[in-house]
Amino acid sequence: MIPPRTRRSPVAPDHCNLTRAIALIGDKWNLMILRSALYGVRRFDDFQSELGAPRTVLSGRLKKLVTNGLLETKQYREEGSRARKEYILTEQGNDLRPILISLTQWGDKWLGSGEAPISFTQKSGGRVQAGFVGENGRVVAPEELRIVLRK
Amino acid sequence: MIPPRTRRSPVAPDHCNLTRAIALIGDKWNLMILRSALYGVRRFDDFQSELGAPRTVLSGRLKKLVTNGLLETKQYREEGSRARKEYILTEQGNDLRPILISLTQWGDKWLGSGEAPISFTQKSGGRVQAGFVGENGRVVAPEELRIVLRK
DNA sequence: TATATAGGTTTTGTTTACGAACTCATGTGA
DNA sequence: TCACATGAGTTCGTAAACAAAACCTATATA
Repeated sequence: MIPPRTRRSPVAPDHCNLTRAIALIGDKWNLMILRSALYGVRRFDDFQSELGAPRTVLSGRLKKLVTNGLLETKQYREEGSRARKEYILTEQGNDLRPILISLTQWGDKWLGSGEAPISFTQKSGGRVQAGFVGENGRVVAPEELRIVLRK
Repeated sequence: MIPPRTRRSPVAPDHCNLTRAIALIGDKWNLMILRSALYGVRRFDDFQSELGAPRTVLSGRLKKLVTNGLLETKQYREEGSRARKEYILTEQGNDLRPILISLTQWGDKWLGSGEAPISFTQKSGGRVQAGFVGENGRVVAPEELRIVLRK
């Protein structure tokens, strides 16, 4: 289960899409912004007051997330208010949802104290967990997993 | 699919285990160290030469990962060498594997150029993807997912 | 006209990160 | 025995990132 010792990863960090993903979002504020966004927070001041991030940092992170295609800005107008900007998840950003849910469940398991404040079920009510799924739509146990390197 | 606008997340960041997880590992170097560790890298200099992290930073991050239970140090001795330390994943650390694999697949989909250098299959050879699994061991589509808050 | 609000940017210290060099204990070859 | 190599760090001076507060601008409301 825990891998044998190697001197090097089988894929050099430079050629690894995991590395690219980490470079993009592997940062406390980016992850916290995405967490809020996945719950529906969209506006600068709402992010700011929920996260307590310095406005400079928030401004910079939002810009980066927009230029990298995780968020997009839209104008919107509430009754009797002027037009405002909001930051909405793109499909690419929304596609991170399962990953943050998995990380939530990992936190519940290893870092939580008491019952988890939030959990995930399907319509029928049964508990849902992050996992691996094969082509037949059935769960694949971690020890069934094989790594294939491109030649 | 993309959630409606809210002013606040349903769970305040302070009470959220996702927040705790992000505080622990939501950092470029921590994630890169875990990436290498999941591939079997264990030694200080191997991490250092693979990642190019400043030795001070690497030293600090490894310490933090050990004190938080993601890695543990062990003495080991190669033939004709003196005893050395190595950093090995704990069960808690190894439990992050599915999350980093999911993130790899996300990177392959959205950031990759050309064929992915690494992919995941089961023994039988079929492609394996990260997803949600219900209690019956069957895949749950994202739109089937329900969020349940603890009262 | 004055005030409030949303959505930022500027300014100013304070951490933290970085790269290079240094340390220290052990092991190897000449 | 002496010089050199190696792994695993620590120390140091500089550069970048961060945090807190103040400031700015456009629009709406009193």
